[in-house]
Amino acid sequence: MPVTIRDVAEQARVSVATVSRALSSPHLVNQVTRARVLAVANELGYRPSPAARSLITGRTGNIGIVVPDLGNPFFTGVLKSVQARAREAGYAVLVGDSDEDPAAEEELVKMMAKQVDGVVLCSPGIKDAQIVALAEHSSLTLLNRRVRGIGAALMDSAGGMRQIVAHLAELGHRRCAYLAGPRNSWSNRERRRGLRAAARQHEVDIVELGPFPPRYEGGVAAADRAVDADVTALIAYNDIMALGALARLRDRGIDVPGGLSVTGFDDLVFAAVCAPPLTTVAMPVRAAGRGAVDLLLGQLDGGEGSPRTQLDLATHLIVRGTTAAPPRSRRKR
Amino acid sequence: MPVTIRDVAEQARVSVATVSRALSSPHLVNQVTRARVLAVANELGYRPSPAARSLITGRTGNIGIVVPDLGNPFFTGVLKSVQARAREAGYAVLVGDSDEDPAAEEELVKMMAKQVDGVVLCSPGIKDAQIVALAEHSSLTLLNRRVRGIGAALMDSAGGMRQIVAHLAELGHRRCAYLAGPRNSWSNRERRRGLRAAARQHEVDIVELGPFPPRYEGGVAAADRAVDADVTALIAYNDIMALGALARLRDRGIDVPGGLSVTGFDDLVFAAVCAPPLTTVAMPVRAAGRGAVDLLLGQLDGGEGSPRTQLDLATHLIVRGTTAAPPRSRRKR
DNA sequence: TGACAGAGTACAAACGTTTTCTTGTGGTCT
DNA sequence: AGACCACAAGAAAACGTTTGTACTCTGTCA
Repeated sequence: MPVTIRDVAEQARVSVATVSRALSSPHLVNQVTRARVLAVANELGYRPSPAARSLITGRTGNIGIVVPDLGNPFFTGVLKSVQARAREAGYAVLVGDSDEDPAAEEELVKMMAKQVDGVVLCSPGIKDAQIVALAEHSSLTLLNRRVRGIGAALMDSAGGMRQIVAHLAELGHRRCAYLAGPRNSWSNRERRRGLRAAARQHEVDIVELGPFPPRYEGGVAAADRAVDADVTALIAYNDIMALGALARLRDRGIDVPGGLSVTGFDDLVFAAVCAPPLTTVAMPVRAAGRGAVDLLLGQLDGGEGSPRTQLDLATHLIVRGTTAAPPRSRRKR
Repeated sequence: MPVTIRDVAEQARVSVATVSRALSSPHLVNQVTRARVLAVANELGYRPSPAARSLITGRTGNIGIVVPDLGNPFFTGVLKSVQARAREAGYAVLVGDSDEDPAAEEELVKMMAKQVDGVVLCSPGIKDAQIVALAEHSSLTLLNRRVRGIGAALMDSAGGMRQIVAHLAELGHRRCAYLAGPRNSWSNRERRRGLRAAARQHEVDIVELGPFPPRYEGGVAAADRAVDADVTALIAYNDIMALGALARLRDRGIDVPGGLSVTGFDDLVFAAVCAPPLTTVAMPVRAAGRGAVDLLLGQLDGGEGSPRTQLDLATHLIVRGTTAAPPRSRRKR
């Protein structure tokens, strides 16, 4: 029932080879026959079978993306721009949600492997060695994660943290809590690294709490731990946790930023509309998504030997309403 | 380089047919040979080529989903549950973002057609007739949209609106603005329908504004129009617009809910954390996503003649902090 | 003892493309 | 006039599976 290349060939009174060429190598076929073939193909509503095509070419015309949580707008932001760029380039997108399970991340990549030409991996949890192993068999580009020899689009998380600490220090904070994300997440390690370095420099004490699941509920739980920790500011791993913490603090009647300051990370749309609006670090999500796809595509037709570039993107602090000077009672100590 | 079924066959000293059957029709092959084949396949890391398989079976093991905006947590919520259910069933997921362009929605379905066994369509914009036409060639399941003869998972938007109006009427509101979504969106029409019916019943006047793009900026613009409309409550098409409106009202110094009440629709996570927390209607997104996939899968192996069921899911109002009685000055008139 | 059944396996066709190799045209040089 | 070339187009092989058909056993029944 579905129309094949053979049908087009018969109707246009040419061989299948000619049809194939008319569609994908225009210069190899006479203009007038080509026009005829195109007309017939169009009339019949012919669409080549990607399966048959990829069987012989070895290319699928798809790319994959695996993320830890489709419920997190940060990752769907990435997904959106990846999808957009991919479609521009004529690629379709397969998506996998690992639910923050490293084993699932790996399995998803393997499942996709034969169906895609390459995958954009936003998987903080999986181990470096495993990534290298996966890269042997599929072409990978990492997002927000640096692994030697593998292409990546990176956002300067450590730099963002430096800006946060500098801002808090300037306001007069001397003792802050870090509400940590998953322990083995690259982003978390990176943010922590920036945090520690900056804390040392600005002579700020950091109390590290967690790890917490990097979700709303994680932030709620973290807030409770933080109020017992005798700090004047909460530095959350990401915006979602910060929102959870904010809600919990409000429920407990603790004023933000009067009693406690709170910072997030990612600058989701919703960071601007919560109350008070969240001080956070903006991430170049769009650029990163596009960049990751460009890197991947470049790697694909550049052949094996192409340089696996790493793309570094800047972040910047956005000061809104959740940070202020610590309360007087705390300032002198 | 990649390992094929032939490699496994040689190594296991059987024919390719036996390998194929050992993997997909266990009962057709001797237990001991099967064990041997499996061992070899495993050792060699053999993964069947989906392209070759689908070429002959006509099935891809993929399903597609197309949504109007991956930036909207409502749709990514659907996506998340669709992805989860699909993976349980051994299917991979192709995703398309149409950016609210009906033409793109249609094109995406066509592009996917040959790569998927069916698609879940969350496309409010496209016309009924086009949907019917698409359904001729691909199996479709609709989400949040009713078209005769086509399977669908539906959430009772009209019912949600009735609950909103009843709530507002009880508080004493007599004149409300509806901040409309895209004019030809099914959800918008459905919400409007419920709204009108309930308004008539409760003797509430509705001023309809818009249409606006169903995004944050749309809500911002809508708020400005609404304050000029001499109403006491804003009924937004969805949460995102409500959040935009809320932010704008705050910027203009208008108190919510003291001066104006605002309602949303969808109950995104963020509706609970904005300030004041948003009164809205909860949608059974998870159930709808799973249901849509189940319907689709059922339709696939039920053959052509299977009944195209429609799944109806209830919604319910969640009263939070953005609704209250209208100001005294307005109440008497 | 011979026909027959059933289990287990192998052979080969088919799926819809792309691509290499070949053939058949004219046309342009020497 | 013969050799060569560019251009168009066709024939057929190949990609990696699944599956219908055919074959070979081994054992059972009359």
